[in-house]
Amino acid sequence: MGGWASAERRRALREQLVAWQRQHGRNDLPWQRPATPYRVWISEVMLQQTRVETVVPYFERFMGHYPQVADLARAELDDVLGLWAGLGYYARARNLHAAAQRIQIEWGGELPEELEALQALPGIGPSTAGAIRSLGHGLPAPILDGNVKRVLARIAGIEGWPGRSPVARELWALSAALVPEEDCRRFNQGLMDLGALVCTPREPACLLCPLASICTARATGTPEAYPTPRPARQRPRRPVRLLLIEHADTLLLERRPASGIWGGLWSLPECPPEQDPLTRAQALGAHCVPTGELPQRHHALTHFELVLQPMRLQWSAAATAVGEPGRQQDWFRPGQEALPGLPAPIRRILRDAGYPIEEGPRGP
DNA sequence: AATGCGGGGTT
DNA sequence: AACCCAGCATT
Repeated sequence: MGGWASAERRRALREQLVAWQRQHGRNDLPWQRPATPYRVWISEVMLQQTRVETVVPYFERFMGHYPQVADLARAELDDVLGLWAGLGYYARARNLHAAAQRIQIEWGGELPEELEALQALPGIGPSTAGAIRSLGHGLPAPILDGNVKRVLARIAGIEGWPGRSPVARELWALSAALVPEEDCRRFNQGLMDLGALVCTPREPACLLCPLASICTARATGTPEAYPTPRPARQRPRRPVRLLLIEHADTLLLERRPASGIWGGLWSLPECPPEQDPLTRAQALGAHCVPTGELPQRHHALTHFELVLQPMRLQWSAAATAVGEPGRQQDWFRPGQEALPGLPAPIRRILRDAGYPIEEGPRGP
């Protein structure tokens, strides 16, 4: 950390950042009024790898349903997943639900203050634990999300991709060394706000930065070179055939396995590459005839790209083999009843097929 | 220590 | 098309 071990420099940085946050930071986000540990927790989990603007409407709707830990703890998992549908990373919703039940039982409905206790809960890692303790409880704790990684890497000139352990350790050490005993809530909020508003990935606004005079990356003339980007990765394409089976005004949906992509959500039945779609439909309980084409949809994930190939089929007669063991499937009426929580790309395919599916979070 | 996991916005 | 985002769990 070099010169950052100096107490003088740390103190100057804290004071300038806290003053900047008070004047220019974000102080009106939904989870900041009021900033209770519960609300901070829910927002932090929603914000994992997800942008603020995307989260805001989901957070408001979620709080309307589950204003307290106890409400979430006694909710049905399916309802929680339904409110999460469209946000992605659905394991987050399952972890949230399980953690709420543990908080209710083990902590009397109050989130613990200690980092170790917070991290013992499912879905809470080092950064979310630090955020709950500092932003929620107002106690000192370091955080290290994407914004903070960028800000600290630039200030201290830390080289290397933060996904590598030695680099991450150095960033955590710096974040911890900077944490003030007092005003930690505003200080951490300032780190995040600076990354979001000034110290942006490209074209950082160094002229507006309260830390420009002490910033290592700024002195190099190319601050945007920090942090080192992740190594280029190849992203293979994976074709996935989906069956849109219709019968009168009903549509066949299937629940996904709890683990894996779209875990626990409902979706269109998938047809394995080696299987004939009509044979697959028959195994699901429906003799079918093809009834038309639907456009392909590309769905990019971190490490591969799905090429979704929906096939539209019409139920013609009941098959002898009805259903499959270990799988849950059912007919739904898209126009007349609320559909279960569906992944965003599946909702898009249903829109392509002419069903009245809206974008974004659905109404309460 | 490295990899899998959604979805959207920006450039 | 590539990159990034208020990361965590699993191996």
